Amino acid sequence: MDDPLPIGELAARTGLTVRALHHYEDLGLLSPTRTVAGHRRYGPREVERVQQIRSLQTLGVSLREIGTVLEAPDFDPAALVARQRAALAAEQARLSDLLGRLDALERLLRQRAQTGTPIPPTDFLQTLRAMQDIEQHYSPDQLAQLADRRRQLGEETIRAVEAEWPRLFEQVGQAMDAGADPASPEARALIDRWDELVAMFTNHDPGITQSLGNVWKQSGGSASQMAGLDPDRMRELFAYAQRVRDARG
Amino acid sequence: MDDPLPIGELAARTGLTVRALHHYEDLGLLSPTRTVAGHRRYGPREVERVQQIRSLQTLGVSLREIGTVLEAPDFDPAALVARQRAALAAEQARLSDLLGRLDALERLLRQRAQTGTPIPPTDFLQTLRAMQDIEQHYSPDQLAQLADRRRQLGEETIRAVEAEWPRLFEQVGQAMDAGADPASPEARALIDRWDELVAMFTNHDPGITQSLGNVWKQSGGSASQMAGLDPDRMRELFAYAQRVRDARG
DNA sequence: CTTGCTCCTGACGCAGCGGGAGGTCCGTAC
DNA sequence: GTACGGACCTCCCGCTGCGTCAGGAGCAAG
Repeated sequence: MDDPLPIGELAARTGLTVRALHHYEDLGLLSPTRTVAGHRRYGPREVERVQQIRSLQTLGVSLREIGTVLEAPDFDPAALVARQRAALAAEQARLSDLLGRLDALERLLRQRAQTGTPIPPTDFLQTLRAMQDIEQHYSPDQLAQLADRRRQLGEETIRAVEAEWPRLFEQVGQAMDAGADPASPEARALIDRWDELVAMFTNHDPGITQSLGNVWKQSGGSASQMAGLDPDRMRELFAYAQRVRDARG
Repeated sequence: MDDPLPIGELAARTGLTVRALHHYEDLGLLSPTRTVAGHRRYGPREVERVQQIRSLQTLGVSLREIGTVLEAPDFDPAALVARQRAALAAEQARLSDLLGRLDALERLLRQRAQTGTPIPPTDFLQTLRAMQDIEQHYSPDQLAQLADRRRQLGEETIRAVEAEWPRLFEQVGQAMDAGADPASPEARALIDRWDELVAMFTNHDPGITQSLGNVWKQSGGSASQMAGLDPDRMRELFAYAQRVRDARG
């Protein structure tokens, strides 16, 4: 029962592959005895080491580090755990960063598809770049805040607002084209709604609202790219909106 | 201004390294023109391609896949995004799995350190293995539920309960040693509290409570390892607790 | 012409194995 | 004795995204 196992047996019992066991040995994690013919035999001690290796792997510890741990029986478990946590947390942060961008992209694609101005594949890369240009205007903190805020608002609200923006731009455009007085109640109502939508997502944070303003100014091209509007038209809309706000005093 | 750039210039402007640009070229993502001496020159087209590569990288897309995307201008953006999401989500799940285990370990280390029965480094690997043995008794679903429940309960409560368990075991042990009648109110109170603590973490889910029972039975050794108690003593405590429950009817 | 900077082309290294090539060994059936 | 199917052996390349030399050539300024 406790006879030393050939490598195939050990592999079958541990769920590892023969190749993996070879690899562990190459790294010095295992050193089974050998038969005269050079075939590996794993005694109970080695079998246990394999289990320990697996255990440490389920914590995401690297094989090299596992090597040092197994060779130093007086290592500090708490320190090991802390190091691992830090490393994995960093990885997770990186991932959620990527996922955040994907979410934003998905929202944009969906919105543009629903509002009848889908992004042609040839423009996709430009749009993507526009998104990153815009992202650069926010600090990581601000981006995190915006993401939080979106979670608070929920899927429903976001979709509703996404659908409302193009309509609002359209209405403001019509008012502007019709020469509506920036001080008129109609114009004011539209821009109030505009600012309300903005405030909803910025959660009334002045820093973020400020950054958003910079985005409009410095990346007008990017913003219009994402909205699917002509950059000049977009600039006009923004200038008009500003006049309305100024008229309000 | 739009003269073709030497590689060092392009690297400086894009924030990439010369080596990275070489690498992209090896993979066929770029093909700058060359001077007579063989030095690379990047025109506006190539510069834009570099930006596109960077953009796609911020979504976590692999360089090979970027290659196929850049060569097929009529690819499906939505499909690309969906694939990326799936891949990253899988990665994230794997990571949070590892982090979950690390959390559990950290809790255990902390608790054992606080209750005056720290885990000696030499026993750490055994304890780790015991944890995984126990983990095997739960389905992934159940583990997720337990993690959720812990989040609901909050740090405070968890620490309090962690501190209570050893005391409770101690009291039950004393009652048992004193030959307290399993039907006595004292014994009943202790075991009621015991079951209450269990229910708090299992959130009264019968499936999980059942699995927990299996853990005690089949992995008594592992459980005692984690609690820092003698396995035989542990088994006695559990048998006594069961007698108390039976006496209650 | 020399100095000093930029550029070139290999080629190894990392992490954790997968997978294959080409050869040896083992147990069993004939 | 031998022939055959597995199991085992030892290299060695491949993947991912570059970092990092090594050794040599081009280029502008003094």
